[in-house]
Amino acid sequence: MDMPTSNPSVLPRRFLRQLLFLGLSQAERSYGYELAEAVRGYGLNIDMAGVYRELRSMEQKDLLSSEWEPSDNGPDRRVYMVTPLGRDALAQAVTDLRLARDQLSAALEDVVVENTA
Amino acid sequence: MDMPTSNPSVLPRRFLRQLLFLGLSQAERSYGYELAEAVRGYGLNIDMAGVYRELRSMEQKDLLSSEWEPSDNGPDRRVYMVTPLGRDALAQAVTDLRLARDQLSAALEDVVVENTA
DNA sequence: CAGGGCTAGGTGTAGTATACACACAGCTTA
DNA sequence: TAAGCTGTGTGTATACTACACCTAGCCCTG
Repeated sequence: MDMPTSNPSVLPRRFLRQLLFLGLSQAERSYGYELAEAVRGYGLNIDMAGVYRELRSMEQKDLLSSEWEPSDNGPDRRVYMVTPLGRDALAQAVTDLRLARDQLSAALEDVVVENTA
Repeated sequence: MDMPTSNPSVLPRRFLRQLLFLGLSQAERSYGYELAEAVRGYGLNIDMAGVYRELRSMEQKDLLSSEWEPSDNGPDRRVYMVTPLGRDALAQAVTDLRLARDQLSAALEDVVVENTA
């Protein structure tokens, strides 16, 4: 019995970085495993490998910084924080996501309603 | 004051197929060059090569059918129509895009409003 | 105390997707 | 006759993605 994660992942993987920013904007401090769950909550079905790699990529670009932190119920975590440079990128991510949503809305507006079934 | 007609393509390329379906749902009959402009109007900055290949891929999957048609002001066009099978896929595309929009909206709802500037 | 399951972070890589360059050709206008 | 727009394609280097796999700590149960 394999876990289908119950999500067909309608949100393209390309949104991963922006959604990670969203997750970090709410948590202030967070780490891969937790952020993955947040991102999945947003509707993006992503594997852990992708999350870890993206976070590292963001850190390399100086958008995030990280440090190790002990956990009560498992191995240590690498917790991430948004850097000053990252704050600009975060704001841009929010702007981008809003624009994407608005453009989807606009595109869908003039669709013939065929069948709402 | 520069015209942002050449938009930065906030919509991921992954939406191409769905947006092509949207374009075809409005036009009934259309062709690559015209559909590319429609899709760009939706906010996806795509190159022609991608559009042509995607249309061919959709035709191979029997979602679209095509035929050649003469043009008044240029070379012949390959016009595409949605097949019966394609109509299901089109409905699904609309559903997917709506869900994507809704999930983006939900994700953006609980974002701290930082700066709306 | 051995094993399974959950938490947590990570690498390796085959296959696919994407961007970009290029080719071909008809029509219109200068 | 040349440029520029319309129109349809191919070729390919690289980037991205999914998936398999690995290490390791903690907790619980048999």
